[in-house]
Amino acid sequence: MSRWEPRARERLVRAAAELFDEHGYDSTTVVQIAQRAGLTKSTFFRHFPDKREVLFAGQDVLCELLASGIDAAPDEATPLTAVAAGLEAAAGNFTPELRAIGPVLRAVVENNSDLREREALKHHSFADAMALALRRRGIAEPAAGLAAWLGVLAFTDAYACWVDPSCDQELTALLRLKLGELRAAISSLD
Amino acid sequence: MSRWEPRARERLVRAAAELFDEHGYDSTTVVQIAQRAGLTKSTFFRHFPDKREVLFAGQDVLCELLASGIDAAPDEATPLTAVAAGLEAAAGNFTPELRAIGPVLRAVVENNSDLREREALKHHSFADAMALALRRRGIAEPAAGLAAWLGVLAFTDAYACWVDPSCDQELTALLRLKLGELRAAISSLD
DNA sequence: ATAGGCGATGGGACTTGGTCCCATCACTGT
DNA sequence: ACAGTGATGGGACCAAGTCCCATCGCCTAT
Repeated sequence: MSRWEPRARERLVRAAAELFDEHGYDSTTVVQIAQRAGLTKSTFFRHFPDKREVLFAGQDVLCELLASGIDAAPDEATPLTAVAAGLEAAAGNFTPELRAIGPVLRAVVENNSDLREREALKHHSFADAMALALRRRGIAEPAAGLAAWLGVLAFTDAYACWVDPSCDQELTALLRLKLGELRAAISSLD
Repeated sequence: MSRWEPRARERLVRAAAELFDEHGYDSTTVVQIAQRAGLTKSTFFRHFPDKREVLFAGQDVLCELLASGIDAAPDEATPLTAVAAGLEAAAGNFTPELRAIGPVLRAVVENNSDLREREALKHHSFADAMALALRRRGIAEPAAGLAAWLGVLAFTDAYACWVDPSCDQELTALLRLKLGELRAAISSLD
């Protein structure tokens, strides 16, 4: 039995990803996920607060990385420069393995409204974390919130490119590129 | 019996708002909501896709208003001017009655993570609708998406002020004000 | 080595959100 | 009076999520 083998959490994530890919998110049961991981429903909910979260596991770390990256930016950094520092810090969390399963994850999330909803909440969390860090630097609203959402837009754009197999650039380069494009687009708004 | 009385949907919304205010969202059951409205669980789910939606009923109309407002903006309008037109069009959907129960709704939503999640999804919907309408005007990405999120930020800011009893300004005025503040903040970003 | 202490797990009862299907009721036009 | 239509009631059913307790394996102190 695999009951007492280590890395239970990781086994649950892998089992969930496999089953979601095979039968879809809706047609997969938490009990099935736990069974494939050699565990039970009880243990699943001890590791994840709900079924959706198994696909977004570890994204709370991103908030901390974003904030610490902004905190660590030099004092003379402009808001957007600080945001760029936060994004760069967060980029370290994205492994090549994550890049490999990226297309599968995207397909699963895009085909389920519950998962898109959770994704939207995560984006808000990113924005909130960055805005808070920016305010710690003395940047007032609404500039802090605006810069933070610019960061989220750059991040989502860059991530979408990064997981696309036809794009082999590094994530940090993509982040800088997308943030630059957004910065350039600002002047065309009005 | 009230079984065949009209406005079943409205009765369900009122019953839900009352019960959420009295006992909280989590401690209120769909069966209880239906009972207070003189209906049953079956009928509740015939009017709303899920329990959360009873608090966001009619927000899909906002997407259409935002889009049609942007579509109706003059050809020479800049992206932000078009967004302003969309926001102004959407403002017509906010009645004084909605303003009165605003603080209650805010408290209920802020105290429940499921509801904040749904709210985040609604904001994404607003942004998507506005970005799509802006692209119809020939505005390319990422400018369209950026302008759309500026609109969402202005909208949420303005709405928060509007429902605050200590602020008696009109929503359209607040929208113009917040959008102006955001526009001014842009130059301070970098 | 033995006895406990501790954290992780299994397992089952339970509540609730949500789906499905069918019978029933009221209204409408013929 | 009659049939058709749309909204409702009601019950069976499934899966998500909560709660509680027994159990298991490991670790440590004596």
